[in-house]
Amino acid sequence: MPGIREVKKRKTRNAIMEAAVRLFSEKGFEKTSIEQLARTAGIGKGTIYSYFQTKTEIFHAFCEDELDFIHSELLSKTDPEAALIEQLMVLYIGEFNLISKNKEFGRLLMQQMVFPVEKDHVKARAIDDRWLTLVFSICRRAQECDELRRDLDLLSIAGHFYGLYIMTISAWYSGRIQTEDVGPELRMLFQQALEGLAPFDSAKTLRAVEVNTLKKTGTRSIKI
Amino acid sequence: MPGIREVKKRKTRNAIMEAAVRLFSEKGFEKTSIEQLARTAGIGKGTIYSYFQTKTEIFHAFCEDELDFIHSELLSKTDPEAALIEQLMVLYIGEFNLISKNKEFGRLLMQQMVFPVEKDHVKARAIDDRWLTLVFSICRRAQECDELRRDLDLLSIAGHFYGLYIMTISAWYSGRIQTEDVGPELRMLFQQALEGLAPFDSAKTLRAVEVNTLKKTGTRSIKI
DNA sequence: GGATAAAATCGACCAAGGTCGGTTTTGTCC
DNA sequence: GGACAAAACCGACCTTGGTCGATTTTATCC
Repeated sequence: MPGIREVKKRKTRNAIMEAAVRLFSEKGFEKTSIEQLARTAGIGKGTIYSYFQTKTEIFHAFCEDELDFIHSELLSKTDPEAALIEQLMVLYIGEFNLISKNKEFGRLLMQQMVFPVEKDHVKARAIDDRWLTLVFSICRRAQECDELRRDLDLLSIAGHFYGLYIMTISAWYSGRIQTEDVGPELRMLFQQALEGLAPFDSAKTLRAVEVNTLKKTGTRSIKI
Repeated sequence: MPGIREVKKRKTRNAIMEAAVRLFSEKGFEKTSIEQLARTAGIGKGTIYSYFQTKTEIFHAFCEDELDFIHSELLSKTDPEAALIEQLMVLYIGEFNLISKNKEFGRLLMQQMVFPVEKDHVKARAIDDRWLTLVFSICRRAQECDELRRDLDLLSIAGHFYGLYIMTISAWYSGRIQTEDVGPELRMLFQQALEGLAPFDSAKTLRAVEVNTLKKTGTRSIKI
């Protein structure tokens, strides 16, 4: 059984996290000072630093909670029978919704996740890996259905989609594309990634037909 | 003709930038304090803030200089006769070399360029656009040589390559891939982006031949 | 229960980014 | 050249993230 020490420790950590969720959601990450956070949690400022090494680390814990929630929610939303691109869109647009809901929070999240500092990169990878697992399972299934080439490893494939996602989000943050265009834009890019950027001459007509079929019927695309 | 005021203003700004280049290169961005910067430039701390609004903004100006240099250097290095993928590699690996030379500096650069704060996003786009222009000219040429589909707009195409680049850099910062693997990895991803992620049945064998040809001869790939 | 070691907590303190009101320099008009 | 307005400049000051040694609380051993 846990001693008084353990219980208290758990309780204090929870208090910090609860304060963080409230204050970060209320006033954003940067506008929330450690002092406030400590006061809200009912502890001293220094104590926070025996639970988290940096303010950023608190943010990470906060993100982990948020992403846990969104991931489990998205998982239940995806239909494993749907076309690959549809499943990907559910995932990525789901995450984008989280980000666009609080732009500043999302920016911090992306900055830290995509380009983590040395100190945080293990943590960032852990979060990332859970996301990858999700994408992997979808892509593996798509490979089995012949929607994806089998000669590419899953990491590469996931990389392509992830790269397009990051790039699109980047374009959004740079003001290049509007919020309502993120979805369509991403879908188009995914489609192009599947088709390939190089021309393929005779195969072109064939593929064009397939793409049209996909668009009209909404069912799985390339099939023998 | 410029009055004393203008001249002095120019001189002061230059002094700041020179100090920034020296100190940032010497000890990195974060380890350089505004105070030091001011002292080195031979001015007061407050004065800096009448030239730049934030420390980050000084960093941006610094980046612009660095990127200007690297861009012009890269432009002279690319061979317009070489295969698309080779030209892209020169560009992206060139930029990666700049980044990997000072990892922390590069991280800041990427964070600010890819996910800029509202305040900076105009500046970030300006820098970005110059880069895009470079990629555009290469891709346009590739379209004319039938290395790239003509039915895709240049922005989309550049987006694909840029996304893969960001993603690879991200993987590097997360410790997923080593410095020496960045080049090969990126090349592979570019190749896959050209080929497409979806299987294409009969066309597959044809393309495989073309790819092999490319690898062996090193010349332009798909051609009628 | 008293002594002692270890863990947890605290807030004064430090460093650094950024602000602000006062001061100096420059340009202009008479 | 003197008076005055505007721009440029400065550094004391404020805020806040993070540190550190002192203090309190908890666990253990006799």
